[in-house]
Order: sequence, then C-alpha cells, then structure tokens
Amino acid sequence: MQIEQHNNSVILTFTNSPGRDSSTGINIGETLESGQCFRFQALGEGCYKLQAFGRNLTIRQAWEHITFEPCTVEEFKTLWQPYFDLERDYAHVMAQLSANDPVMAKAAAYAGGVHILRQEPWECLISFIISQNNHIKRIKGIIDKLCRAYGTPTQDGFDFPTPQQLIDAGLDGLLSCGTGFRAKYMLDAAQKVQSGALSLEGLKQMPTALAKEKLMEVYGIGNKVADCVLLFSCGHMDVFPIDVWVRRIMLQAYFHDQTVTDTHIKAFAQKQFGQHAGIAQQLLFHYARTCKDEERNIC
DNA sequence: GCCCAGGTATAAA
DNA sequence: TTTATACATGGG
Repeated sequence: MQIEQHNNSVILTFTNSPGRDSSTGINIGETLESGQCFRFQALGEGCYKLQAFGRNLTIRQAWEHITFEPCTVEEFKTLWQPYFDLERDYAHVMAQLSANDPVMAKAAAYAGGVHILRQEPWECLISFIISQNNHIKRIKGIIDKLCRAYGTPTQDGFDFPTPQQLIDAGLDGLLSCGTGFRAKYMLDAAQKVQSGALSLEGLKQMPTALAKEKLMEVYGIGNKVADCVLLFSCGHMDVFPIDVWVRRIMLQAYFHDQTVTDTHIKAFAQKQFGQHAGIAQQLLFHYARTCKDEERNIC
C-alpha cells in the first residue's frame, strides 16, 4: 500500500502484488454501508462523506486508488489508517475464514471488502444504544438530529455531542430528537463517562470479558450493545454480536433452522472463527441484510 | 393501519 | 433458569 500526499488530499494505491501487498482489499462502500457507523452520506459510485474525529472527510474509491480529502499523511496514519483497520491482512483473514466454510466463502465473494472500523468509543456507544429495536435508516436520522441540536458546530457540520452536552440536553432534549425509551439509557451512559466511573479508553486494553462487564454496568447496555462497542470501537475482534439478521442467517446456514439459543450460536462462532469471529460476524450480517435470498443460495 | 427494526429491563412462570 | 411483555418511533 502506497501513501502519497497530493495537494490537500492523501491518495492510497494498492499494488496487489501477491506476497508483497496482500494488506487489504478494503471496499469503502461495503464497509460504511455494513451498519457499523452512522454518520456518513453516499455521494455517488464509490464516493462518500464521513464525519469522525471532528472532521468531515470525502472519500473516493476507484480501481486500486482511494482518495481522502482533506487529509495529510500524518492524519491518515494516526486517524484513518486505524479507523479503517488498514494494517490488518484481510486477504489472509478472509482466506482463513473461508477455508472449510462454504457460507463464509460465499459471503466473502459477495462482500469481502468489509473491514471492521475502529470508531471513537463514545460515539459508538451512544450510536448502539440508539440502535436498540430500531432501523439503520432511523438510527442515522436520530444521530443526525442529536448532532445538529447538541453537537459543537464545525466549519461544515457538527461534532458528535460530548457526554456533558448530552447531560445538558437533558431527558426532554434527547426525547425531542426521537430517541424514545433510549433517552434514559443515554443519560446514564453520559453520566458514567463524564464522572469517570466508566473509562472508555480503558476498555481497549482490558480483556474482552472484563471490558464487557464494565460496559454492562450502564443502565440500558446489554449483551448486544456491549459486543458492538467492543468490536466497532475497541479492537476486540473476537466478540460475536447477534441480532435478528445474524441469528436468521446462522440458523439458516449452520443449524438447518433448528431452535438454537444465542449462547449456542456464539460458542459455535468462537470455535469456527476463533479470534476473528467479529470479522466473520460483520460479513455475515452484511451478507444477510443486503444480499437477496435467491442469490444467497444457502443449502 | 400493520409490521418491523444491529435490544433491554422487568416480571412471571 | 427460560419465556413473555412493555418500551417510543417512523420507514416501508
């Protein structure tokens, strides 16, 4: 992977020489559209705007080039390279996951360019509290309203509201953004983070199980939200979040529609996918949600 | 109108 | 221990 500065943008070039650059094969569209993050807009074929780290980034992907604008090489290396998990050898991971697993092979063939993001934990935490019993489309809408109403204005948009800004917004303020029954959960999360009772940065260094325990001390954070936060913002690639789509495709693909518990599914996933269970999960989620049933063709 | 959505807390069995 | 229900809301 080559990194070059060009005016106010950074251009990545993937050389794709076998053995020399097996590093990625990321597809920006697949990655952003896979339901991990919610502050982005599709502008056209392979072209997106993304809000994160207080920046408003335009990303264009065509052929083996990806352009980040505005961006410096320094910013790319410290922010976007980790954010898009570009250091990991996904070609190797995909091959490993697909070996002896025809379902993963199909999912990888369908959308093998999905990477796991490393988002800012606070935004990710609130986003997935909002995700409870909610549609992705509406989750995006609610988050957008929150940012406009309570986030700090920037040159061309709004930052994600800080814990203190959500506390100041109060229950009524949060309700006015359409958060519904989740508003009280968001407030408890904001208070625990603001007071230091919950250290989000600390979660990254902790063992997965301990980090999950800490997260679930927040009122309204359960098994699923904790898993998503650990996977999509803390780099814990071994967790396997289960939602309706994942449950559906796992039962269909691996359990022949038996009545199997989520605990059973998780145990199976850990055994089958090991330390990359989270990557497998995200691929399966995207596959199940966006690929038409008849094209999936799972026996 | 009806059903559903990247769930969770709570009560009841 | 597992299973049922309320929760707020709007997109399809």
